[in-house]
Amino acid sequence: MSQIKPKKTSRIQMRNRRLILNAALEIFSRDGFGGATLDAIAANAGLSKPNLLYYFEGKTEIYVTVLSQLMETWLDPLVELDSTGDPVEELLGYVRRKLDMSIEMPRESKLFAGEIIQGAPQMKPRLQSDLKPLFDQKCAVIQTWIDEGRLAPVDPAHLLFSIWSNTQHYADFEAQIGVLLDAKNIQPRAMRHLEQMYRQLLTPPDPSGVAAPPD
Amino acid sequence: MSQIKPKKTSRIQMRNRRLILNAALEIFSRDGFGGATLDAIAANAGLSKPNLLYYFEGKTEIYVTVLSQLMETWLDPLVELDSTGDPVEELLGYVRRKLDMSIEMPRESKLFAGEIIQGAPQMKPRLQSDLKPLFDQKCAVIQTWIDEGRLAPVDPAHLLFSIWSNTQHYADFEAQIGVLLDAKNIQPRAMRHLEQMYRQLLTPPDPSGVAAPPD
DNA sequence: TCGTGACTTTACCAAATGGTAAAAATTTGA
DNA sequence: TCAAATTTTTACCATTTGGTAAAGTCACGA
Repeated sequence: MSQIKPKKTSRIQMRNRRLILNAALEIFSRDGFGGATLDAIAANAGLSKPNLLYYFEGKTEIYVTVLSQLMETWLDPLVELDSTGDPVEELLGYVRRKLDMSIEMPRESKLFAGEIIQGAPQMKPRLQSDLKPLFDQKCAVIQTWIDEGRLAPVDPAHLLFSIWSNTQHYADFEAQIGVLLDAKNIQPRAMRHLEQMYRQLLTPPDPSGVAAPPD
Repeated sequence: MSQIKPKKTSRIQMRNRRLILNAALEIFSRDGFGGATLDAIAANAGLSKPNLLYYFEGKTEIYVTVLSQLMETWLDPLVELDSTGDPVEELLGYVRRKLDMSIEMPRESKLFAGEIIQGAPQMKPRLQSDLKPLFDQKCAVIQTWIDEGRLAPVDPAHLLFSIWSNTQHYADFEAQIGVLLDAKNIQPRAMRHLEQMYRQLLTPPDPSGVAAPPD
């Protein structure tokens, strides 16, 4: 009965893996998968190339590992969408979390966008297994809210697409935005715009009896 | 007085340049700049690699040429935004043109997105010289409409960002959308959703005297 | 403190890739 | 029709790149 080696990961291993994955995020998001080189990643991590390959099987494994870890974080704001909360506020909260995350983690957003743009050659299985069920579930929640009259009738799927694109745009296209706007206070204005847009879109038509709050 | 040779471009030259640029669009948008190879472009164009390099100085020149030609087409829908038309309908028309273009030209959208994501290393000058003035001008038009009370008060810049991201998303993230939605009639539903969203956002609050149309 | 296993470096390599030189083939204009 | 110009092919090359073998160095538990 040969036991599977537990082989606890050493401190060095932990540190170097993290160094490598962080460097890989930097390089892959900046240069794309094809444009990135192991030498660049190694240099950025402060390790030698053969040392990288002591920890990972190859370029593709590094790339997939970064993307896989990222996926969890990336889906988190949507996971938090609470079916028991107030529909409009829940969705606006989701927009806010998504925008915050995009602006605080532009590299992650760019890496993910790059992978999808090129047809998701590595992540398609995970989109199926991780994103799809979550997406369907949350679409159902939104549809329920609509059916209950607590949310304006919108297409749930396209609403989510719209939230994704609007928020991630501030990370993915920051080079373009930088050319077009000089202001540094982009985030609050972006958030104000998104809140205005989605509040109007999502607030259900006053069903009847409820009086408008006095001015 | 040595005259500069006019040297009209031959028919062969026209044909092969077009073949190359079309192949380059295909390959660059699929694999990114770094991932694309001259061999792949040559094969896709049906030419030999040295033959490519007879028509273009190198990989970068091909890439820049494709992007530059694309830029014109890409800005066209915005150019058509007519300051003398009805504000809401003009902007909805812009959304429609942008969505049509994204869905009909996904390769162009992806190529452009990829370049911007990676910091616009080649196109930053053209963003400054071509996009920026147009952007500023159209923002001013939108602001004028708002000042005249013919458009709801929105942030013009972020409105345009929003239109760009929403429409281009259907091209750039089509791999993801393909996983999440099976329906083939994506475009009409997308357009319906965008029309609903932007019509509500942009329609100005009834200033007062104007009666609602009779039911 | 010492041996063993974990980690790192040095020295490579084969394939891929961007690019070139020059000969060969083809087109064109007089 | 034929020479000049244009276009295409063949045969290369230097560099880069992902990856490996194997010799060293280091850390840690007994």
